[in-house]
Amino acid sequence: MITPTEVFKSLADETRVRAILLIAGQGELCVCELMCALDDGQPKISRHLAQLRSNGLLLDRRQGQWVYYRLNPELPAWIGEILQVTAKANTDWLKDNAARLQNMDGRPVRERACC
Amino acid sequence: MITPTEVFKSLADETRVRAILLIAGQGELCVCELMCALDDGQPKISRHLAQLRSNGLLLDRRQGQWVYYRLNPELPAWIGEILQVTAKANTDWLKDNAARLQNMDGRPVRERACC
DNA sequence: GATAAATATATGGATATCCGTATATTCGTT
DNA sequence: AACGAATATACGGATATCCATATATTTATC
Repeated sequence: MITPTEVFKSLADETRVRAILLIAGQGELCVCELMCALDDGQPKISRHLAQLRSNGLLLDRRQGQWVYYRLNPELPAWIGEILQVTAKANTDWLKDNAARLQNMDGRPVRERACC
Repeated sequence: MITPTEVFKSLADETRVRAILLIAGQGELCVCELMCALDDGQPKISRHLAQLRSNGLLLDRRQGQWVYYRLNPELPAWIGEILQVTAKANTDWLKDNAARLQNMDGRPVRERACC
């Protein structure tokens, strides 16, 4: 059982909150997309994503050279609600990140599950 | 403007989350009630409450020898929602604290605003 | 199989956080 | 004004957190 303390510790860092809120909004993002959106270096992004994953908040999947991170669907509902509430009330705070993500070029293309 | 990062940092400690969730549930609690509910020492409780206050989440009022802490009513709504959602989904995690608070004897009596 | 791209991890150092103890402050009571 | 209760703060020390740099790993491409 993940406790409130563990959840809030996981979110208590600027890189991690912004990343997880963007991921929650987009469904899935890869490391290089987050590097662009957060305008930050690769090891830093990777390290924080690894922490969110090892804390149980995120899952990853590898597709080719890219690793995509998404919310762990087995999380208790209240955590998803918190992320939603926070994202919705802080669109302005996130708008630069969202804009950089939209404008990113060479954004990797997800494979379809099937034809 | 208080940012998500600041909010989650404020909540990223066991003493502080438990305290603020109890306060949110009860409306107002004094230091000695929280010492009892959290079963912790006075300087520790005081220090964490001071931090929540200086971060803008709590307000205090002095009444005689007691200092009561309550949620800052001017907080953006999303913060209150987060606290509510968290409290509601984690009653079990908080039940020992709530029980100790209920069973506390010599609990200070609030003055009425008027007759 | 050599190389480049995307990602992960290890390492060391700087800084922040947290705690316990001791002390200060404030208020009520005598 | 002296004293006790409730609370606040100061001070060190221990630990945790975060970062940048360097290196390892994995995959696709040639």
